[in-house]
Amino acid sequence: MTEYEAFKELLELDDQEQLTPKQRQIVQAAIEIFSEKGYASTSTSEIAKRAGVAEGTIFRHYKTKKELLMAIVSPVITKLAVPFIAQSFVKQVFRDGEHKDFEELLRAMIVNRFEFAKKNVPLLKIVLQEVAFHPELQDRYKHIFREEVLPHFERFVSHYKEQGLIKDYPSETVLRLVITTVIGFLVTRFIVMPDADWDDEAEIDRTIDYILNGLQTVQD
Amino acid sequence: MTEYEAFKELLELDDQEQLTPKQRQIVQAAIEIFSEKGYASTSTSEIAKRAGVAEGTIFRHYKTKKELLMAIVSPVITKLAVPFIAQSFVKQVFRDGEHKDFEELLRAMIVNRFEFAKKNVPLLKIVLQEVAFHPELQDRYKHIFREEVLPHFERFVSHYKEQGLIKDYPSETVLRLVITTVIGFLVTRFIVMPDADWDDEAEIDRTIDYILNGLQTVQD
DNA sequence: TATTAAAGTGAGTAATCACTCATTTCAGGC
DNA sequence: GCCTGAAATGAGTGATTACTCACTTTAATA
Repeated sequence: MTEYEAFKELLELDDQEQLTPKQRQIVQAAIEIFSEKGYASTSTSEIAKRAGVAEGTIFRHYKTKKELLMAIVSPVITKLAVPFIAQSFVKQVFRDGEHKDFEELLRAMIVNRFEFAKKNVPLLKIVLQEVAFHPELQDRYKHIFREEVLPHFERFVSHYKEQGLIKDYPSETVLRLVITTVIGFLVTRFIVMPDADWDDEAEIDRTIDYILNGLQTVQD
Repeated sequence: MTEYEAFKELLELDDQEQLTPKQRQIVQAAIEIFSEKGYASTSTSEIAKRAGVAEGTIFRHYKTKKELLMAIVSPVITKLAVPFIAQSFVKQVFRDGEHKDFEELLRAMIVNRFEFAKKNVPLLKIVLQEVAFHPELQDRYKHIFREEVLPHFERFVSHYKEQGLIKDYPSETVLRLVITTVIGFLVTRFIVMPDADWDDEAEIDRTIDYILNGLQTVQD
């Protein structure tokens, strides 16, 4: 699967809203080069060259270089929070009035995000770099986080707290610990040390165990 | 404390190896702007302007813009791993042939790195951004990690494993879990959400607890 | 006070940048 | 084969880039 195919899948593009072939090549090349050397030090001429396209063609489809970046990066932001937003996911946990246990929820989330990361390494690299410098992106993240992720997560956490499955920490703290552990794992796995020989199944299991034990109420 | 003063402290500059006043202003301005908008999209003319210095002065002290970056970033890399390398720290743990317990070691490390991060936010932002694009920096990290950090950590881990204090995971996994949790905390605290109202003491305590429980062998 | 080397200057340079636009190519309907 | 609008082109534009260099200022010492 090429970068563009992953990107297309991300966009959920059907055959009606397809990009031009040349546009496809532009997005493909831009993703590659942005993730290799960063947005700021990538020139539009280089993108055009790698895409096999005239430089003018880029600006026929995207008014500015930044608009091209945003076209690439925007859909990723939405999809990052999806497992928390998606009705199917929430229902899966609260189905039939019964709750799955914490471990099952955690495993579903980690496996889901693992596959997502695996398919979108270059896109995630770009997002990770560029969020730091574009306040619009930061605002979108904060909005999605506050409006979509936090409220759902609160529900989970307070429920599992009542069940005595997790410690009585503030929900923000629980969320921070879980998310940094998961993101830390994915970043180590796919960005910091992608070439180490990973036993993915075992590492996922250990990461889940670590989080579960870490949050567990201690028996005296 | 200004950025430069933190940087000077980092360099352990004594009065003999001081930079010229203008050079000081250049480094100071560069740290500020690099961390605000990134190395690639910072121009030397802008650095000169903020430093209150002619553009030529920058190139009298640093052959290239990249050399200026490296002069700023290099010492940070070394200092990041210091708690693992420093003889005093190692001795502190293995003093008198007796080992401190895991919690004490962990707390010492976290508090130490917390204070370091607090003092060096802009520098850490620059490093975090630029490691991704400069293989020399990556190589230096990998070298320090493999030669200095890992061997010492192995000693700690195998000792605490024998004591039954931590799970029988591969040392790399234990290291990954501990480090990503700590880095995740610091990044959240100082970079992602620096303006939230943090109860630092409580969060440090909870983070330590989380790691300890997470790695603890489970009692059946 | 004269000498000297280092520090500092800023106008100048070639290269590269994102972006424009007049022109050409392409593809589908008649 | 002709028409038409969209897609694609690439030479051209002014602005900005990192870096140079001939020159001036500074400060310490002889």
